This record gives sequence, structure tokens and C-alpha cells, in this order.
Amino acid sequence: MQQNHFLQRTVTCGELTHADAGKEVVLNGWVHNWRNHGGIIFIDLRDRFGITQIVFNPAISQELAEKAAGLRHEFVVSITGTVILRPESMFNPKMPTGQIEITASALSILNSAATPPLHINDPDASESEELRFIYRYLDLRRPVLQNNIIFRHKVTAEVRKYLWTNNFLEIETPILMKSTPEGARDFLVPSRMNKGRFYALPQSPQTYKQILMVAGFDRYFQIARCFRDEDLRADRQLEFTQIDTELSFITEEDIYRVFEGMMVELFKNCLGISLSTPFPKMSYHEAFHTYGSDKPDIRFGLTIKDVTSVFQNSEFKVFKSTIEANGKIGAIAVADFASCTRKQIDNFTSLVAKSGAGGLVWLRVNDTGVEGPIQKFLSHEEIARLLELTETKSGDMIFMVAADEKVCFTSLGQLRLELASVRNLINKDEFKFLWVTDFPMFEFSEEEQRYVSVHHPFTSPRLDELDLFLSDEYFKTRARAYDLVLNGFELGGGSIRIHDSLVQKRVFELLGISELEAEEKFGFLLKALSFGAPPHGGIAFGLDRLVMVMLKLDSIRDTIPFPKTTAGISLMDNAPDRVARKQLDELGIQLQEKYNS
RNA sequence: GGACUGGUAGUUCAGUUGGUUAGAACGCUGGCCUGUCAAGCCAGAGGUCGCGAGUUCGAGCCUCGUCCGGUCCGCCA
Repeated sequence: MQQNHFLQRTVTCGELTHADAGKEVVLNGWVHNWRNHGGIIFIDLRDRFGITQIVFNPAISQELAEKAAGLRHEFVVSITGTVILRPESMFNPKMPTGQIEITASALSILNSAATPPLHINDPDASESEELRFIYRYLDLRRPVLQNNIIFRHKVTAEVRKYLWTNNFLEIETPILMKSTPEGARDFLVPSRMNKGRFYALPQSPQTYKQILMVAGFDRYFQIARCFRDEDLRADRQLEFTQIDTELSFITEEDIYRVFEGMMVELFKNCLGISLSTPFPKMSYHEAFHTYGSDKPDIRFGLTIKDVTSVFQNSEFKVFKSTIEANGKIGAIAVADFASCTRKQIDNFTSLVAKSGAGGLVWLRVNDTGVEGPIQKFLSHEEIARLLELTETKSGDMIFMVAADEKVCFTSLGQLRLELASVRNLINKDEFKFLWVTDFPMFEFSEEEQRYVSVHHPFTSPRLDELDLFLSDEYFKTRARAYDLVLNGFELGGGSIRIHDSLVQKRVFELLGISELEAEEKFGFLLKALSFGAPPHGGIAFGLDRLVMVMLKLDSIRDTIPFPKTTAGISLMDNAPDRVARKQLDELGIQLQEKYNS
């Protein structure tokens, strides 16, 4: 039976130092580890604040030592004792509290614990994520994971502090909202009172925050939960948290300044790192053609060179047919990598194949020119120009992909990341921010056979391209959109919005959304924009991902207390789950036969 | 929807060419041990080899299916 009354702690397990020697204290916590020497017994007592060593000495109390001998991992105890300065030879330099220990005078066991299925006290333990999810409450006891969650709290607190002091109002928006076309698949919530109708969970509070600007709140932010019913990844969960913002009477420059300032504060106060501003900017076009990505990692070089022009009259069939089909040939040069093995090349080849490339051409640079399987198809002039464009020297390695433009650069972009990791070119202690700007407004969707928004349909076209926007070549228009990229991760993105209902209508029209549908789905926004909407824009940052990058973690699951598996399942509580027939009846919902078992 | 990868003791893993009783470490239980901090020493318990078929005299190992974890592609305005 549990005890109703216990001695409450006077101090935590992380705060005692040599200055506290001699004090009488009470500590509450978990048995992190125990060491029984037959006589003397040591207990490492843990709470969120740290670990303190407790000593039970039979010379002081035989009875107490016998009781302590029964303590096991993860028992919950209350311990009374005296803070003792350890002799210097017994200091533990690995522990912040390693100069002191507690000589116990009383012990009360508040709760026992079953043998834990995880090695909570082993920082190097590597239980499967499956097991860690099932016993998430135990996993979360680990100092490492606990620090991630505490760090996330700090980031959130610093974000609030910064935005509050910069005139932002923290405002909540609905979780139950209207389903809108465009973008990710919505999570739907059936309405009992309005059978046959559904709410959607927000993919982002986009329309609400714009309407808050129309309403005159000027600057808004929200630590907002967002939901997207799409497949998961190491850096994507079904629900995630955005630092969502919107500002009135601003331009891109204000966004850059305000949020560079936010990052400076976050990195200073959470990591003790000072960032220098302004962050560099790069157009989407440059990012794509030199890094093969819209979120380039600029901590290292290995840039992609467009070498199509070199092979304009090539005898090599693959290059010739690619150029005839209006494709591109891109190259990456790797310094001093002529030692590259056949096996590595095979790996690189299958890597670019994943992005759709038909093959990977490679050439070793030597004193007389190049060597490789396709060298015999290349003229002296082509080789000379290639070496010049790629700025290579003897001992270097050149990789090339010939394909349509998108495949060519994206596959080389993937290869670039792999090469950086193989060649160990990434300084993991570096944080390199980058604004990517000048995204196109539209891109053609093969699947839907129409143009779709690159960012979202509320993004303003560039003012200097309004003529283009209104012309037949509207699809070439660039958007007033921007992404903040850090070390190859998209931390956030946003845009200056359309605040003119006529421009907004034109976008819907170009996206193939009929006037009727636009009215039905977005009529409320169009109407709002017609009542004197201020120029406005905003940006949203992925909090989970930000924390992940700041802590150099491999997955956002380690920044989230209760994440879901790649199948979208919460293993601890088994959500989603079947529901009672009665619940479905109340909603007017019937399952398809095959899902009834 | 697809590709790859993993699933063996409570946990992390090993398990040869298909062959006797499936091993190790940590944890757990018991014993010894008065200064450890990954304590040490001795002993013991602990297995539906994810699940289901199949091949075979014989399957942890081979084949097929299936479930689960993970990585990636598609998807993610």
C-alpha cells in the first residue's frame, strides 16, 4: 500500500554543492542505480534536476542499511540525511553533485517498481524505438530525453518572450475548422449535430491569421498544433507544432529582420551561441541549380555545375539524347577522391537512381586528362572544357548526371549530401542559416494536370511581375515567398499575402478553382479581403524540427513526448482504435464492410 | 501505393553449410563483500527464435504469405 504522508523534499537532486555541507535535507526521487558493498550501500537518487549519491552506513544504523538493501531500480523514495563533503579522493568529476553525498538518517519507500524493460540509467542503451514507445513514460525518465523536452520548453519560452516584447499578440484559433482544397490531406472530424458534415483539423492556421490581420490585430503569433494526414518521416509527424506568425504593414525586409532577431535570441539564450546577421539570401533558382535542393546545406561546397553546354555536340549517346530532349547535364567535382571504390560508385549510382536518374557517369581526373568508362566517347576539347568548368585537378573525381532538368539537379543534390557525409565534409558544430527567396508562384502538377501553388494560394506575386501574372505566361511569375533554411533543413516558410480580393480571385482562377468553388471554399476570406485588408505577411517555423536541429538529433520523435510510429500509431495507448458501434451511429457513419471486423 | 532493412532470454546482440541440450553481456533472484559511482566475485532462474503455411528425415537458418519497428521514394500548398 502506498503511504499517504511522506516527508516532502527540501531540496532537489541537482542543486547541492560543497557549500551545502552540513545541512540536513530531505530528497524525493527515483533509485537511478544502487551499489551494495555488503555493509555500505550507495544509492544514486534521480529527479528531473539531477542525481545525488546517498550513502547508507551500517555503522550509523544497521536497521536503516538493511532496509536500504531492499531498494531496486526505479523505486520511489524519500530520504532524510546530512550533506557531507566527500574526501577529495572520492570526488566524482562526472557528476555536477560529485563533490558531496548524503549520509542517510531515514528512508521511506514511497513506491516500489517492477523491473523496468528499459535500461533507464544507461546513457548508451539502444532499445528499439518500438519498445521505447510502448514504455514511453520510462523512456522519458532518461536524462537525455528529459533534457530534450526541457530544452524544447526553453525554446518555446524564449520564442514567447521575444514575440511578446516585439508587440505580437498571442491569439488562439480554432482546431475544428473548414476543410479546404489544396495542400495536404485533411484530418476530418465528423459533426454529430450536423450529420454528414465534417470539420477539418488545421494544416496551419493560415486563413484565420490573415483574417486576424484584417481585424486589425497587427501582429499575431501562436504556438499552434497543426495536422497533416500524410505519410510520416524522420522529420515529419501527423501532428506537429508551428511557431505561427503574421504581421501587418510590413515587407519581406521586416520579416527577415524580426525573425533573424528571434533566431539570435533563441541561439544565444538556449545554446549560448551568437549568430551573425543578416543571414545570407539565395534565390530558389540558384539553390536548385547549384545545390539541387530548395533547402541547401551550405556548411560545405561540392556545388553542382551545369555542364550541358560542354556537350552540345557530344558523340556520347546518353548526353546527345538528353540534350535533344531539352534535358541537362550536371556535374559535381570531389577533390582528391580518385581513390573512390567501385562499391562506393555503385552506392552513388543507386542513390541517384532513387531520384529518377538513369545512371551516374564518373571520371577520374589524372595528369593527362580523365579516365572512366565513357572517356572514349569524349573529345579532347570536351574534356578540357569540363575540367575547366568543374575546376578540377589531378586526383579529383567528377560525377555527372544527364536527365531532365528536375531529375538532374535533384539527384545530384542527393548525391552531394551523400558525398559530404562519405568525405566527412560537414562540421557538425556549425549552424548556417539561409533565406531562400523568389520561389515560383506555380508549378505544374502531372498528377492533377494543372498548375498548383508552390507555397499556398494566398501568396502574393512579386509586384514587379504583375504584368506577367496577368498575362498568358502567368506560370512564370515569382512569389513573394521565403523559406528559412538551417543546415539543410527547412525551418520555416512564409510569404507576403495577397490583400487584394481581385488578385486573390485571379490566383484561384489560374489554379483551376472555379468561381463557384472559390466562393464556396474561400468566400469568407475573399469577403474579408474586400473590407480594407492591410498589406500583411507572415512566416511559420516548425518547432519540433527547430529543436531537432538545435540539438543535432536525427529525428523529431526525440523532441516530442508522445510521438507516433511511421504507420501513424501511438504504441503506448494504441491510437487510433476502433470505436463502439453506438458512437458511429450517433455520427451517422457506417463503415465499409471490409473494415467491420 | 512502392523499395530497402530489422524482428532470437526482461534488454542489446551472436548464432557457421539446414543437424545433439539455442549462447554472451547487461538486467533479474540468491549468496559473499564497508568507499563505490558502468562497483566486484560466486551461483541460479529466464526462450511461442514476431505470426502462419510450405520444403525437408530434420528449420532460428531455405521458400511463400502476413504483422510490427525503422530508412527512403511517392505524398507532405
